[in-house]
Amino acid sequence: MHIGFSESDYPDIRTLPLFSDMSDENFHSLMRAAYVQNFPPQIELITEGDPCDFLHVILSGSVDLFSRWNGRETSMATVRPISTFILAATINDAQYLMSARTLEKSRVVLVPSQDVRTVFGEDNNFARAIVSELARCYRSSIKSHKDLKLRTSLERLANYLLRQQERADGVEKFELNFEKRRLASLLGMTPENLSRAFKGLKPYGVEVNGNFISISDRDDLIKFAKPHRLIDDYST
Amino acid sequence: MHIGFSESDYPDIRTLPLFSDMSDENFHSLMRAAYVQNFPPQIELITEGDPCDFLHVILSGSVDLFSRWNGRETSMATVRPISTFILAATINDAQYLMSARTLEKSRVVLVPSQDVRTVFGEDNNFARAIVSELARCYRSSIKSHKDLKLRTSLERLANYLLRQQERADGVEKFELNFEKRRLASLLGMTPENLSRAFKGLKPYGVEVNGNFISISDRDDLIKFAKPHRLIDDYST
DNA sequence: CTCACGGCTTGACAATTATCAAGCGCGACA
DNA sequence: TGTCGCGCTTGATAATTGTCAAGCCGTGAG
Repeated sequence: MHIGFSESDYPDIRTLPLFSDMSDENFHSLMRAAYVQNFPPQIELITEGDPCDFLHVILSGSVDLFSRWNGRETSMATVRPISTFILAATINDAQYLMSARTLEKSRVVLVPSQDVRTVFGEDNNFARAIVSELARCYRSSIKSHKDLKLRTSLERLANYLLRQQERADGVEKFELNFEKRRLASLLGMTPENLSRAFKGLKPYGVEVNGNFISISDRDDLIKFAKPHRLIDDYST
Repeated sequence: MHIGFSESDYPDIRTLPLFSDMSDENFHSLMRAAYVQNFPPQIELITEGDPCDFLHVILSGSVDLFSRWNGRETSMATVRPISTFILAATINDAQYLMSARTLEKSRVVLVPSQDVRTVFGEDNNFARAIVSELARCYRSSIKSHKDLKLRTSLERLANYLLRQQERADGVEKFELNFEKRRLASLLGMTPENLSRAFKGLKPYGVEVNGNFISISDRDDLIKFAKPHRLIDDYST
């Protein structure tokens, strides 16, 4: 599983907004202590409640952030390249609030939290970048919270499909990139309910074929879903 | 409504974690452009979607953060002294994701966002403090999200009551500090449902009398509510 | 090629939650 | 001190969502 660090990863990591503006010296200081691992699918990378030892940066693949309580489990978010996760715990030197597992084969950089905090104190550009990234994560969380509280499950699914279609450059037919049961959990419903929700969107031109979705009339679906930039636009 | 800035507010603000470590010069530079206002209850201080002109710091009273979509409205969080709100929008120079209204008579500091961003770039201690505050806000949002997705409304109410009792120093009888309809919205349910939820907690020793709650057997309620530090402990 | 497995779907039913309408209770106010 | 208004409560009912059980279907192993 462990592949170690390779110089070839440097450019990828260096161009991340989080690391792009910091000094060479500090960057290399961070990277010296960091390492890169390749993980197979379905590996639990971190467990909520554990102390936070590493900042994680995902280079390829995808990671599911999820939580458990009282025997129940729910997906909180999906992390895709290239971004970090568990930044807030690193900064606050606190426990993880969420667990993380790979959804597919994934390449992840692990930077020791202590080093992140040290360099954070010394490199203003790095500090600024961390703040931007944190603010972005926070705002994403708020958006997702609004989605959950203000919308029915059918509306959440409709807006999710519209967002995914956009990620797929707006083509009519695109693929869901993970299991439906995880999608159900992400959207805050049961798999059975998701199955019925897909049927409920049929009148708005949504066709499901295995993991492939096609949206015949995007405008029609939009009229139902009413996407809003303060909920569905994750770029701001 | 406008009272202007008063030197007597300086100590209160200066001792905020956000401002306590920064240089005198930068602090005064921020305060020169800032001003303080007293607001009556039920005033909408900011509206989601507006550009972010001011960082808000609440000195006294309380403020409700809420959101609207498609004719629906929901409470997202309650802000109490002494803390900031809408920090992420200030830092990212972005639009507000939530609206804010006073719940009671409240005293609020308004610091121009541009100044916050400027000083943020110049004062490392201020930058560090902002990061801590942001991380705290982010983690609160995650906790609240977990609360909503992992618990039934009855469980959310039970845990909310336990947290409030703790805020009231653990006394058996304490007062809800805002309207039940707002509490219902905060917990993600209707007022009718909240009313029934209170009855549902009667077997666990919860008595309601107007705005006063008494919990006769805290252990019994805890056994039902199963509070967890990764959801209910807002201090980490 | 066949079988077994796992995930998805479907149906029947139960629990939860929302909606609508009516009534209650309490404080504000004249 | 009566009355008005507002928020809370209650009941009846509907909509939504979850649970359980069974069957379907594609994939991969043998």
